[in-house]
Amino acid sequence: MDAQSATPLSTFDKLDPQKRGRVLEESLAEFAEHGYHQASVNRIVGRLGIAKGSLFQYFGSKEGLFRHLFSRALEEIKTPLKAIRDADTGEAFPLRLRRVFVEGAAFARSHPLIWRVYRRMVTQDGFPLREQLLSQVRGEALTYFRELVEGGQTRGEIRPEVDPLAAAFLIEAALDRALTAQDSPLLDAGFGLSSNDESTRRARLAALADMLSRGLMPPTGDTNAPRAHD
Amino acid sequence: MDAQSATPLSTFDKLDPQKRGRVLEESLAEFAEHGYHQASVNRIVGRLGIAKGSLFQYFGSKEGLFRHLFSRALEEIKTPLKAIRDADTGEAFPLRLRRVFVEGAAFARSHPLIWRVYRRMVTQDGFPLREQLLSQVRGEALTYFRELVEGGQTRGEIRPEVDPLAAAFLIEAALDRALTAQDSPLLDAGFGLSSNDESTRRARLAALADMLSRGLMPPTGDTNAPRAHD
DNA sequence: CCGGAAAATGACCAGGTGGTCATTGCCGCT
DNA sequence: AGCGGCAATGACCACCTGGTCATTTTCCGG
Repeated sequence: MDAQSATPLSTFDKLDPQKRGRVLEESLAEFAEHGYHQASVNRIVGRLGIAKGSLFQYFGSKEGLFRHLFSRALEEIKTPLKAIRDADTGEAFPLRLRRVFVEGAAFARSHPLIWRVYRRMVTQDGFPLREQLLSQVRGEALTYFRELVEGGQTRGEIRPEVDPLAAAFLIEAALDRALTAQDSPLLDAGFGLSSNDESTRRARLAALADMLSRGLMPPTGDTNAPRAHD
Repeated sequence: MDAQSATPLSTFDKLDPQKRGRVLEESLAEFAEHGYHQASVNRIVGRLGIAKGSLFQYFGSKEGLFRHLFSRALEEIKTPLKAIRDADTGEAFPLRLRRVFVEGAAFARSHPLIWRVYRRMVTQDGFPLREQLLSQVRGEALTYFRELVEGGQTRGEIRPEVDPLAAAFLIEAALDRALTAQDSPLLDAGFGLSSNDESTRRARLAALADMLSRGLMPPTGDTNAPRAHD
């Protein structure tokens, strides 16, 4: 899982924990704000009030710094994400989907820097570890959703003709967009996910989850997909 | 609509049309490949085999070049997009949604450079005209979907309790992700949207559209949203 | 064939980048 | 008190960026 990132870091580890925390925080903030290429080591050391040489002594290179932040963030994220995943396994599918949306959104809100870096890594290139991120973290999310759907199918809560892979793809796309809209009014475009009122946000998230569960059309007995006339 | 971009461009307009086309094409390719900040004027003139000064004489600045490309692309896009929007207005909602997905994907495929720049502008910052892009182009898409849903509701093809704004948001998110996955196997993650086989892609797109229409759950007579037990 | 204007050119500029390293300063050990 | 080693420092480096402009080349009308 944690693969590499195995730089020694002897010097950095001996630092005063408070300073160490500040270094990590400010660096992460820089990457969150500017992406990878556009992030500036000069700016980081400027904010921190330390010499540039020090940062390079700690992490070897800009990429080394980023890799360190990445593995740190991965550790920090694991536990709460597993908690979301494993909670209330017995719940019916539509409620569980709602809960995942709401709690996913809360998670993104509680880790704003990590979330922003994640989004940047997914959508921009040039990030180190991007492939690993996509195949592991995002891949795990997709697998989780797929299994959720498959479980729902064995319990009769999801139509058997639904392709679990396709469903997982759709759910992930919706959740991803929802969380992104959360901290970008421009992307939210008035829908309400970037509102400051928590109950508004919850309502919108629930609405999205419910539309995925129930669909847009009125219920019909027809079990087949809509048929084209060509 | 076309707002500014009103640079004179007298010199550039007098150029041999073939050369003019090459300049626009290669520049657009650079922005598509590297985004705005990471795009390099030096690289562009290198590819083109012209002097740097020339490019600055044509467009004044890097931003001027981009603005010119942007308004060009906007013009190029208008007609085909309107064609997709206005085709077959009488069709039933689920079929129409399918069609929009399939034709939207075909459109993105037929304008790969413009599509990639669009995606970059939406997800990255630092692009000039980003706000305009989001509020106009993407806003228009959202409006279109909202009206589609509202029309479906008056015809009884969509449940009346569905919020058209939320539905538009969800549809746009799904379509956007589908088109993005189309040219990125990593984002596709094995779903099949980046397949080279057109019928496979069509099938996946239709599957997504159908899930939106019919939902994941089996049909029930219940008209209310799923109820939580807390 | 010439003259003048417009267009093409690329050396050059200031400013920023990630990265280096000789020097300095500090801190603990004997 | 003095030493030894490690950590902090910031001037410095090569490279790249967008942008400029004096100079040369091209082209066209008389």
